[in-house]
Amino acid sequence: MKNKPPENPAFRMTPQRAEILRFLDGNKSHPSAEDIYARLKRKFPGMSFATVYNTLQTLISNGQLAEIKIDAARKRFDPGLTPHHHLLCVRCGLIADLPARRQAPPKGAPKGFKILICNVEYYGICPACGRGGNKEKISWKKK
Amino acid sequence: MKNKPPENPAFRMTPQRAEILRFLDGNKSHPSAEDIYARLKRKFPGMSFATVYNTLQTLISNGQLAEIKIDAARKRFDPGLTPHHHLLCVRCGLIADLPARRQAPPKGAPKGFKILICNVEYYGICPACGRGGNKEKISWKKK
DNA sequence: TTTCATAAGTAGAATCGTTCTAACCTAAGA
DNA sequence: TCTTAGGTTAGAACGATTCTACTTATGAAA
Repeated sequence: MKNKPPENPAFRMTPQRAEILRFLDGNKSHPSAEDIYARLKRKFPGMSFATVYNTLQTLISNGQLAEIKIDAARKRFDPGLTPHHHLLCVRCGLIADLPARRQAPPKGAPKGFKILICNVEYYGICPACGRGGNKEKISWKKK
Repeated sequence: MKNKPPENPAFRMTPQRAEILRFLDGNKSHPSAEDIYARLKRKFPGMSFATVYNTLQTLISNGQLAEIKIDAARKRFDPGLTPHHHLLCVRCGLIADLPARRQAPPKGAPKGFKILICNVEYYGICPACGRGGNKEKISWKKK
């Protein structure tokens, strides 16, 4: 994601928003709203959670950010707008990006269904967990 | 899904569980916990929501049911255990099944990552919405 | 059949991520 | 400077899910 303001003229680049954009720029960790809030709080101790959600919502409507639904417990956000797939370790929760391969149009789709996006997720066991390195079953913070 | 008790000897087939299984058997509507609860309530007015969640959790651990994460607002459950993909209308929320096509192993996965499941979701506009038939932007009940 | 251990069910509280609301703040244009 | 509208904030509200304490049902053993 390029770290510059959206074309939308109503979008004001405030310090909080600039910092959110800076944090997301090139970030491959698929942060949750809380991750972003925790990070921003360091720089803006008085910051509100609502600002994070508002900004994320704005960025999504502007097409600058995607929400990924891999984690049922919380929303995660992905600034990587070049098409890519996700690889998820069911033991430790690691989420990695994969280069997208060309996806053939699906067979069996109803006539007239217009496909916009294709999402591919692979679930499996990462090398560390496979070796028994990660004792934790699920390391995603539940708190 | 076959409507019979799992092999797990600790699984007791109670009337509530039998009814949940019957409701899920062959159900392609990807019901949420609330959908299931609402339906079961007709037959068991005294039923608790916790029973629904407990049973669903048990069925998932037994590998009899899959949780699908297409809808960020609530969990949905899919008894169709034969591999298949999902097609989702971003306007009306319709979720349809697609026959799974053979998915080639992903390129770029870390060495030693053991793939277990591959999930493919197509997002788009269904024929009805494309024709402007569905005026509702999102018909998923938001309450 | 009675006893007993334990799985399952219930009501309702608790949790927690997310959204909403109302008040205030601030930048920018008139 | 005044006005306006978008942005921020604190905190309440919301809603899906989980947890807890308790009761009930089941099935095996005595």
